[in-house]
Amino acid sequence: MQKEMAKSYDPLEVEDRIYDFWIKGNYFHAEIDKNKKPYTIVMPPPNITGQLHMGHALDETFQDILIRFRRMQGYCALWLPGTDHAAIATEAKIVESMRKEGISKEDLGREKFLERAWEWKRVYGGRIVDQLKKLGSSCDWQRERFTMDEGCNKAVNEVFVRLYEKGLIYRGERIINWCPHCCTSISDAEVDFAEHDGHFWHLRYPLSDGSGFVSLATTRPETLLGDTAVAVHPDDERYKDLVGKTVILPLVNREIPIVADTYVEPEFGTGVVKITPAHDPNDFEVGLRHNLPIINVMDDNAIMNENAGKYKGLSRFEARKIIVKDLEDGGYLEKVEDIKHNVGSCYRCKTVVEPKISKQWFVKMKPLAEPAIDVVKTDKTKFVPERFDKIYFNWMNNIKDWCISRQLWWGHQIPAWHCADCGEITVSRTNPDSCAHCGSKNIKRDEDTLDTWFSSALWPFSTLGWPDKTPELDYFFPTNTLVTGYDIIFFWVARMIFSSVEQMGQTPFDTVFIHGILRDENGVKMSKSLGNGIDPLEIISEYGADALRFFLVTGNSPGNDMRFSSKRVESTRNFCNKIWNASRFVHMNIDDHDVKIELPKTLTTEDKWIVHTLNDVIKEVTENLDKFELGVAAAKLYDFMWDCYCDWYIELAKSRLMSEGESAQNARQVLVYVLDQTLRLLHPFMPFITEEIWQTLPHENEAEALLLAKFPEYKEENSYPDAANEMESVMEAIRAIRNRRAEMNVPPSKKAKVYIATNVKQIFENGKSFICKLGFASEVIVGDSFQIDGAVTIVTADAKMYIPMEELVDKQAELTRLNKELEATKKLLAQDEGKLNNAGFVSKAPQNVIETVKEQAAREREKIALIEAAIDALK
RNA sequence: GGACGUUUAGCUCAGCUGGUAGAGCUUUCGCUUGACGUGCGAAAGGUCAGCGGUUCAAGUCCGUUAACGUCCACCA
Repeated sequence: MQKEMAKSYDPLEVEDRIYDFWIKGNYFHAEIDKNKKPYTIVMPPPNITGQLHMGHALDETFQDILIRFRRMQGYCALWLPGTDHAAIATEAKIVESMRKEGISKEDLGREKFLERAWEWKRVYGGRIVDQLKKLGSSCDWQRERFTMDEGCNKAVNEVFVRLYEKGLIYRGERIINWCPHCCTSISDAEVDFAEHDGHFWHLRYPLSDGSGFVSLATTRPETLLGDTAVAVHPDDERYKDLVGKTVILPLVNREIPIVADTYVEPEFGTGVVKITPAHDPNDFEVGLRHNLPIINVMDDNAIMNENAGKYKGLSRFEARKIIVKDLEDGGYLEKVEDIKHNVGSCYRCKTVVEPKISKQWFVKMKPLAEPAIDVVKTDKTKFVPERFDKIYFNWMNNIKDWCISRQLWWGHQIPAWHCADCGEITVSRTNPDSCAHCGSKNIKRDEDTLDTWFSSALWPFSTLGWPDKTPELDYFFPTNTLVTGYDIIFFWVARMIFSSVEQMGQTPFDTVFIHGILRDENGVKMSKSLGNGIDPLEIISEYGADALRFFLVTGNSPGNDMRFSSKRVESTRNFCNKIWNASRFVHMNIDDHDVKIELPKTLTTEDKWIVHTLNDVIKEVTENLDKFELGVAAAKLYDFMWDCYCDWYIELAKSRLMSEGESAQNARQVLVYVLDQTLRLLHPFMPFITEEIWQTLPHENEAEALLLAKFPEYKEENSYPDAANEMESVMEAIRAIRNRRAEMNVPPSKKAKVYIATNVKQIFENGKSFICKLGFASEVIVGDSFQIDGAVTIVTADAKMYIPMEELVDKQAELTRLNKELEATKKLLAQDEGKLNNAGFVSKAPQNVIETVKEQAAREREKIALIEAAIDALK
């Protein structure tokens, strides 16, 4: 490919074309290859209701980096994508869209509703997938799955039946969290607690015997209608005599007992609690212990029901107001206190959750949690960063049974059939036609569907074909890395682990890589309701996907949140452009020559320096990717590409490249070799631009695409520490010269002689041409020592340099500067001498550290002498 | 109530197993240096939140305090 490269990189022109190229080549597809080691990531399936947001972009970028890295390393790398049916969220959206048309779920009926839902999925489910592609995600799209597809449904039914048969799934009447808006039960994990301003209403319940009253307080006076007792602590001396007596429930005039229960905290409030078993989980427990009646005073929409008497038909909040008024009028209200207290709400719709007694399906968690704790304890699954295992343990250790049934239509319908004749339940993998207990044909399927997370919990193996014994399952499972945000550890990660341990007998992945969330420029969490979300697609169209990806990964450390910054995206965009132009320069130099991508036989010092430095970078990048320090790896590459390759090596090589013959040819080869290696290293981070450029390089037939090319490896033979040090000495001298010239405002066009006194003459003899070009010297004279009056003196570790620029030297300014430098150097020397005079340091510090300090001190002494000499000369 | 995180340059953040503090942006100065002004060269700017400890040596390890933040639990 010999086309002229544009002056600046245009991601819009490149990205879709390159993505098509990858897709056409089927390069993302992972076919079982027994000669390779598998590396598998299952994608956290985004909701079909969702639009791509920055959270996805972050998550996808990390996964794509890991997958591309392993693929290039020669693993059979499978990144399995898919989407989640998101039961509540999707159903809510569909109901909402129907409401606009004036129809309800019930109008439509279950079957028609589901048709509509599937149609909705067909239309919108693909949208998010298309958006993922814009990021460059190298997923195996042939293996794309959906949590409600046939295979997943089979897995769900299998697990349900197995757990049921083991007695780990049961159906029972419990108090659960009910969302009156979504009209379904939700699990404990789906309730968000937030502090709200509320009131503490202090009430008086008269004793039935007329001997007075008891005082108690409540935050929810409307539940009084369902009170069936009043409780005190059994050891509370104040109320000992009251236990066994009864009180008259205000407004309702029902006689209810005073019971003794240790649940009551005597120190809190008055030490008396009203007990409403139907509307409070703790009260429910008390009710069970004391055999109290349960009076439910609300319906499914949290509207007061017939048990609420005259309050029937009011919402719970309207009822509260009126009841408080009535209590006040009746003289039952002692006082009202303002308090802040936690209120639970539905994580989907934010409606205040109502505890409700209801017949639901549950998973018995204790037996599942124990082995799941064990696999993390024994490091079969590791959290990165490690601290997140505490969160996991904490949740798993305190786990309660999981309410899995939902009163929704969109989801996996529970594979249980109720018999109208014997009342028994038949649970079956396939649709039964009769009751397994009495044989009656009069059976009806349970209406409820399963919690979305029940199916996502099986994702790592259901997507590989389980419950069938597929070759994929055998080869790719257990998977390797799960990448996700910390906000989803309970919902998903924990459930995948216990499901897999139970069903597969092993952990689903060896590493859980946890990242933080992306916040807006002000550090505020991005949210739809605040409208502060930043659309990744807009950023991509403005700066390119590679720039966005590189931004997301740099400066991001595992587990920590990160702020969006358009300034920083701009700078990563500039980095893309830098890479582009470096490549353009390489092309200008190699296009008319026959250049292979391989190191020449002989290398100059600067060649050795860049090869050596690259070799180190390869090692560091690989090590950091291995331990999920993606940000560190990216930063190393940024520095290497920009500072080492562009700012130094290309500049150092220019004069050779302008020449003819072997030296020029060698330079071309090193130039293109290092570029090739760097593009490979950068490819996982910035796939589009690196592929685009790599395709134009003479890469022979190693691979059709960069994404399939070999990831660089550290090689001992590419290590040239001595040459690298020599080069650094020359570079240090050049930097020092530039520094002085800049301080004195000498323009590059004004060249000057440079005298270099050094005891490593050879190094500076070799570096002469570089010092001339990059240090703007008209001539470089290297010797043992010089005596030059009126010159600027510059001292580095290995050299004392004089630049005679009499007319430019302001003697006073130069003296001031030299004195300043003298002081600074003396200070350093004092520090080093302090160490060397410290008996503890000399006897206990490692030998190499002592040596380094000694060398430094020697240099500093030398430098001090030189500066003093320079000061004398000026005077 | 419990657990965890953060506190480093004006801003946003890196800094792995302890050995003389880094980047990007910003600011200032200089530059038609043969890929790039989305650039090049340079400068300024930090008692690494406070206190105490371990160590020859602490931004890094331990303890403690403070501020901010997150998660879990939840007292009616």
